Amino acid sequence: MLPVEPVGLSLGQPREERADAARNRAHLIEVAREMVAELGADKVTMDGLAERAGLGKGTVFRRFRTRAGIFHALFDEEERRFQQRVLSGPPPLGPGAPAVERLVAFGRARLEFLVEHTILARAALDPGKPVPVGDGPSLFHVQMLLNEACPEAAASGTLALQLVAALEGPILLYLQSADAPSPMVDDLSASWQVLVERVAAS
Amino acid sequence: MLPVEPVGLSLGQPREERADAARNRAHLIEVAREMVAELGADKVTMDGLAERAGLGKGTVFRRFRTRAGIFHALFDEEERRFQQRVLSGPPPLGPGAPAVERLVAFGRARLEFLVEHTILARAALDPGKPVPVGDGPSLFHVQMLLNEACPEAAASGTLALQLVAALEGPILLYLQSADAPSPMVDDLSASWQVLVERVAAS
DNA sequence: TTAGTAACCGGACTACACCCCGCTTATTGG
DNA sequence: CCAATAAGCGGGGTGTAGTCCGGTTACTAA
Repeated sequence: MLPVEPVGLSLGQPREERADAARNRAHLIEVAREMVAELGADKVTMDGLAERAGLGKGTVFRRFRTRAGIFHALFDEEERRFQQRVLSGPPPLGPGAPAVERLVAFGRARLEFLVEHTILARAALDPGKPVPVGDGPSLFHVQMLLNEACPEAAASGTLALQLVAALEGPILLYLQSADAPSPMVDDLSASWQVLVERVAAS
Repeated sequence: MLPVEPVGLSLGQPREERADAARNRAHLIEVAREMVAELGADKVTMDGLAERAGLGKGTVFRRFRTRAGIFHALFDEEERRFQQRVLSGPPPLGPGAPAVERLVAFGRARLEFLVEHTILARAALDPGKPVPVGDGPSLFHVQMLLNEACPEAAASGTLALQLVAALEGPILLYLQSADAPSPMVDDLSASWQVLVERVAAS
């Protein structure tokens, strides 16, 4: 006999995460963060994490799918915090300033954010997969502001993608984590401003 | 007793590659190319390559350092061919056209090139390493043309880096290999043109 | 309260990247 | 042609990502 679809509280599609599973997820993320801080990201292994968390290896894989998934989860937490500043912080990063100014501010903030979390961001890169960062909030946000600043050029969506790549690419794949000192970020920030302002110039 | 430095023909620093080593390299690259074409890049393993080439595993690692190194070597051959077109092909891709036109042409050509070789390019990505592609020829070339088109903005070098990222990033990490149909390349090409022409506009 | 079920947990198992070190061979100077 | 030497070679060894499946446990409905 087919299981009767519960009529009461079917939120979303899946069943909703079980209580112990949620507890384990939180615990794993906490332990993972400790291990990254303590040993460095490249010394964090699935086995090690499982053991230190007092759980089985299978559990770790169920939660994060892949090794990169761990760092993706950690990075996501930071990303969410960043999002918050963008969506409801003070202008010009938050709403309330002209689009171009917001884009410039977003660029600088994003660069500083990425430099601060380079280790996590790069460790979250899953070779062979589409994109760990930038797919969600960043791209959406840039696209929105671009629509406002120069609707014609932004129409296809590729321009926004390229601008996000211009912003994140240098940190994510063209530079060593080590050689991203402040002056480099300042330079990147400055040329981002040039880029945005000239693109938006009618 | 210290070995006497041979005075005769010390070219470069190292001894010069031994004949058998060179032969093996060529053979390995050939076999690797076959295997990629036949099985797909993700099915190519170090052991498998060694066995099929009739060589020891250690040899393969000596030649390519890492798994990504194999694909890097394969990609490099294509890259060199591309380089040739840029350096000595007909304008506007080759020399003989104004800088901005060359940049636009370079963008389209580079995009088509990357789409054609996405599999190799992405497989050559070595997680944790600075940059597999774009470090050499592309960056240098864009920097050069940018110096010509707008010296002030190009001075710091970061703008060129960001433009290269804008060009290669979407293919290399923001898009699935599959979802890069012709229209997407056309769109990317078009927004690249917008990007370059507006940045270069005084 | 209780039976049923789906999700969860654990740890043994596989496959593969990469290391290591003793053996082999190309090269060169006599 | 021969000895000496440094580079190249091979394949067994290790650690880790990811899979599988039998046993367990939290939820649901009656």
